[in-house]
Amino acid sequence: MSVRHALLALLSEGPKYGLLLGQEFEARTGDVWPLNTGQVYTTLQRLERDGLAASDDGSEEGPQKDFRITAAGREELEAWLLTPPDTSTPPRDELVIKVLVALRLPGIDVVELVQAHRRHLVETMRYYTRLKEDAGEHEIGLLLVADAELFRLDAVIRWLDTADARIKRLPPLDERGATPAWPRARRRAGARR
Amino acid sequence: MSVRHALLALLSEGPKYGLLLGQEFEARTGDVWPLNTGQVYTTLQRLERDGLAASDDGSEEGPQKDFRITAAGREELEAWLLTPPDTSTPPRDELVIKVLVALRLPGIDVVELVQAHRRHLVETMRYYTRLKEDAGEHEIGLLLVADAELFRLDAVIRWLDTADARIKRLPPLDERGATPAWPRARRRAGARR
DNA sequence: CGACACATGTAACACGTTACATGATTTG
DNA sequence: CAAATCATGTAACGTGTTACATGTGTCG
Repeated sequence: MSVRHALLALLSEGPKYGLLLGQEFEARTGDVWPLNTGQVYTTLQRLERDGLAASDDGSEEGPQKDFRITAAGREELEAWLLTPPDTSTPPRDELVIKVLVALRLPGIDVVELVQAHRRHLVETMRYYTRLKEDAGEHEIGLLLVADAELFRLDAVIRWLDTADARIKRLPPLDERGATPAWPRARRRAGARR
Repeated sequence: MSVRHALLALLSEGPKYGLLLGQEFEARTGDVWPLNTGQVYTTLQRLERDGLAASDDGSEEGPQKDFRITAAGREELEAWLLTPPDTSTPPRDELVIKVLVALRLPGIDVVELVQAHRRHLVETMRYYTRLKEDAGEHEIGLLLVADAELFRLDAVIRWLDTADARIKRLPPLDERGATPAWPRARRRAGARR
């Protein structure tokens, strides 16, 4: 739902057409988050369908088809801004899944796997650090996005380190049970708030 | 692609059927990452279509339809384990987008918005801390997943704090230009490796 | 005119979610 | 037998990606 509302926000500054919206979206993140053009148009269609935006049906004034935000769109935008992102079911993290999987797979050196991934993360952090250094102080969007990515990567590295420590404290795989007995007591307590 | 490979990994321990796969997936994450059953079946169909898994066409032995991993499936699984998650285009972070959007929207108190989101994150961290306390030392999957979520949330909070600092150093919105001149120099340098 | 960039779209696909429909097996 | 549970699926939808098709305007 991020793109949808981001486009709505851009429209709240005034009428704009598809390509321009896509370019502005990317410009504000310093091109760190590319956005393919096709999605802009389908998203605009949905915004119009849902009554959050309206179009000029651009026949006059060239090929451009301007969209503008509606009153309902402004309401939706404000509500979205204040609603915290859903934390009730956190996103499945691919790297975490890899480590969990590797833990139970015979013939896999989990510690080496963890270190390989760690090296890649450190390398990626270097890239964003350089990106920040090259950025001007005024490119606030790029700075914030690069910050966010750096913090995120740093958190993943920290997790890898604590996972590494936990794993080393673990008994070898064959003592943990190659054919495991699964806990039959399901937790599944429903939403937590 | 996480679910796909996670199911493949579960199958690598021996033939299993759909519902069981879903239950095992959830059990290993301490039910923090629920997985709807429908997706298990569609994913299994795709795995079979792609030659990574094969089914018994379960007519005998009850309604269960066991799937097993193929040789190609094992290769795919191992390659996936060693490949670091794609960092070339980091995921668009909804909260970051909200702050970026709020920065340019007149009539929005960005600092208050940041604090509201921050409070929600702190609250969510408490939940996962409690979850870890209640977990046994042997529930390694739950511990690792909760760790990952705690590190992730902590990183988001740190980002909010530095964003807050950056924002307070910023001139007010009207001096930043309500109708902005967009940097025409596109970065778009292509893949970075 | 012809080439190029600008601009709008559509098609096909992957993955994820919710909700519903349908059998088979157990057990009260 | 009837009801509950186990098990397999399908339908519809939202979002995202890649790739392609099409029109329009400008400029050498």
